[in-house]
Amino acid sequence: MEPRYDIKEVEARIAERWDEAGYANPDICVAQGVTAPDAEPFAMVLPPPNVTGTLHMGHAAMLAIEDIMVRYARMTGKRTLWIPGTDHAAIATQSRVEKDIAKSEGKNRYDLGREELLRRVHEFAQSSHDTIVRQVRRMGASLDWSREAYTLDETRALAVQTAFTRLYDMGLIYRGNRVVHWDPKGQTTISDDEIVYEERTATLYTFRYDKDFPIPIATTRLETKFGDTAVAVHPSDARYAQYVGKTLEANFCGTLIKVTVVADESVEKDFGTGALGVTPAHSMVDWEIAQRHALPLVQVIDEHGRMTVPNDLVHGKKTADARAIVAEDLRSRGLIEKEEDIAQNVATAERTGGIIEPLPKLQWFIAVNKPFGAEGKTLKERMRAAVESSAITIMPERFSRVYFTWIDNLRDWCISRQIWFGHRVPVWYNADAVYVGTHMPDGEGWEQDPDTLDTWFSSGLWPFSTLGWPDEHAPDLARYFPNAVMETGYDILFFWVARMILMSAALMDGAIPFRRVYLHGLVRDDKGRKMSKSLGNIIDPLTMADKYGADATRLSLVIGAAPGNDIKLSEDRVRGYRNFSTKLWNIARFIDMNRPEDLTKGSRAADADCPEMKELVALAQEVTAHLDAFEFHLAGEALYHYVWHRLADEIVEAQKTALRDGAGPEREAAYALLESLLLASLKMLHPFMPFITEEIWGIFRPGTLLMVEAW
RNA sequence: GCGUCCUUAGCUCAGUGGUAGAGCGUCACAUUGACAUUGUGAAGGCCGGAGGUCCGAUCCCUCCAGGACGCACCA
Repeated sequence: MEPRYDIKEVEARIAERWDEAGYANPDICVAQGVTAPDAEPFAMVLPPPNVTGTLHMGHAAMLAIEDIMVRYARMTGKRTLWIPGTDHAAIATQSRVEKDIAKSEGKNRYDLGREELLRRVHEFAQSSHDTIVRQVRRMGASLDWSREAYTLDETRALAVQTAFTRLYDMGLIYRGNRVVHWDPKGQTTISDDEIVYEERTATLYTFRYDKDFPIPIATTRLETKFGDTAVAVHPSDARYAQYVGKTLEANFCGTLIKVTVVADESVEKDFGTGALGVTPAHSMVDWEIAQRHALPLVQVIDEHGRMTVPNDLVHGKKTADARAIVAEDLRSRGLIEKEEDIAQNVATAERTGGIIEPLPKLQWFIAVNKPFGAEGKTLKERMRAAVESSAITIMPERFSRVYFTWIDNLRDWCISRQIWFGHRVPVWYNADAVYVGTHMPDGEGWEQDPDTLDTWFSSGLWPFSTLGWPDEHAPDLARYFPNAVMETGYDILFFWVARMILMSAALMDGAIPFRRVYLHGLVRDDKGRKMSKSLGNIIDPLTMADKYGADATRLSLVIGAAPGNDIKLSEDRVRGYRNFSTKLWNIARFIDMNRPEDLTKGSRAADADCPEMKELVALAQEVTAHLDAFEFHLAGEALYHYVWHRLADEIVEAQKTALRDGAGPEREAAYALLESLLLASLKMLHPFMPFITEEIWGIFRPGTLLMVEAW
């Protein structure tokens, strides 16, 4: 054996051997007799990385944890399938490319046009995809690349169109004119979950519409008050009881408005004046109040955040400017009673940072409160039941509560987007006719809906679209659905995990998409901060892999990281596990170089009754129990401790004399013991550090592959 | 407002109903050894605070303090 472990050379060579053997593909395992044809299946999909950039430590952690599960499953004889793929990540990718183009060419998407922009985005996505795939392979992930999928490829496009059509036919997808979250910067709608709240200081104005209006109201958005159609008060509020039910007219800065006073439980008596000016067109909450009281809707702001109200003071002005103008006008006429600074959470778009403007728009939605199917249950009820009944178990268990809270607050999901990159809404219009289907209908004059679908719509289908759905006879679908495990970061529990459960409930006959959800934490820097370019604290997994090995990088992300807890990572930590690789290499080298010349490899077994072998069996039981319980950090730590501090420090030391100076049989016994302990350790370490264990295994057992040895 | 998590060695974190562990760091000694080092040993912790349950609590319960996060509200 080489005196030094050449990380890069070995990891590259071993990866090639795995590729050639093809054991990541379960069909090959069965064909080669490695896996029994009727073995219990273990299927998992890789959460598809976005084609927006490169692999980061979060991906590396995900790959490490999942590869441990997969390699362990494969070694325990299961028919193991782990499907790779990438996500087109609609808004994220398009806005990324748009930003680049704006910077380098000073053009926006309308300057380029739909076709040219899409060409550029696809080009970017392709190169990004290639990089990411290369990086995923570098980490040693034993994925079945023959089944690779992309959320925007042909098979998945058919799945998306079929899903949309079926949901529409079931009455679960509808087109409706509702107030939606509009991102003026990205010029698109976004869903509730794509909003990030930022705390800012705002001025709360207490004012009257005009001097004769009897009720003062409080607002931070004076400019929207042109669109007020009601004033809401709490039903038990005696101050305003006399006005409830009346419709009052007011002259607001020169515009005549009609407001009905309504009583609504949602109003807080103690906030402001206890009276809320209701602007149905420009506030989600107000729109809901308006629905309850059948109030009219008056839009006064457009998609670009400009005032459309026919009022000379503000018409055509941006909302912020209009606010100042209205404030000044009211102030000059003595209509403002109070101005105070308050802390306010402003809704912004996650991807573009634009401040959300609620607007009434005609959009496509998924109805979560509508009963459907034979049982007459709603999607919300089914999503809740899937976890409540323990058909799906979430680990760590505490995230179940987070999930339920989200379900309880869930509203209809707006799935249409006004961006160009993504799956086109499979709906065609022809005069008054509307056609929903997977292909354009025959006949002249049909125009497809220009909108695209929320990226999570296609991601939601992932557990079955990767298995060949909508082809109901796809062999993979029958064998591997539902998946055994869904492993992902807790930060996309709502975005993704919940949407997969939703899609499965609706489209797969109420089935669950996977039996278990395992959520890992976020990788942060050693001070607990998020890794980001601007902070300059990014630790790149590829750099770490080249410097210390993919094995060491993987260990650093697994050991000492409890499920669901964030991982604080430092280069020192990776270096520490590189030292462990070196240690393991040297244990093997020492044993190898002391093999008795006349002893053929593996020709003599260790005495199974000796204390060292019994200890090893106990360790194997402990490690197996931890792996079965998804306690990878504990299994890894136990192995680390055993190999370094028992095997190397004590057992090898104790056998040194016998190995070097002992008589023939004594030497053989010493060697046999050490080799047995080493090989067993390699086996158990393999899911954690596949490269070095495979390499050493090949030296002691040439011609065989550790990755398919029996556990 | 509702909820969750965290608080354990100098630092970063595991862990357990029976007076605590890892990595990195510190100190002493040894070693050029299978080990771009490693080994042996040491220092260092009233396991955030206060109550409670228990024979026994760092672990379970309640409260408090500090930190992080999620959700809702945000007129």
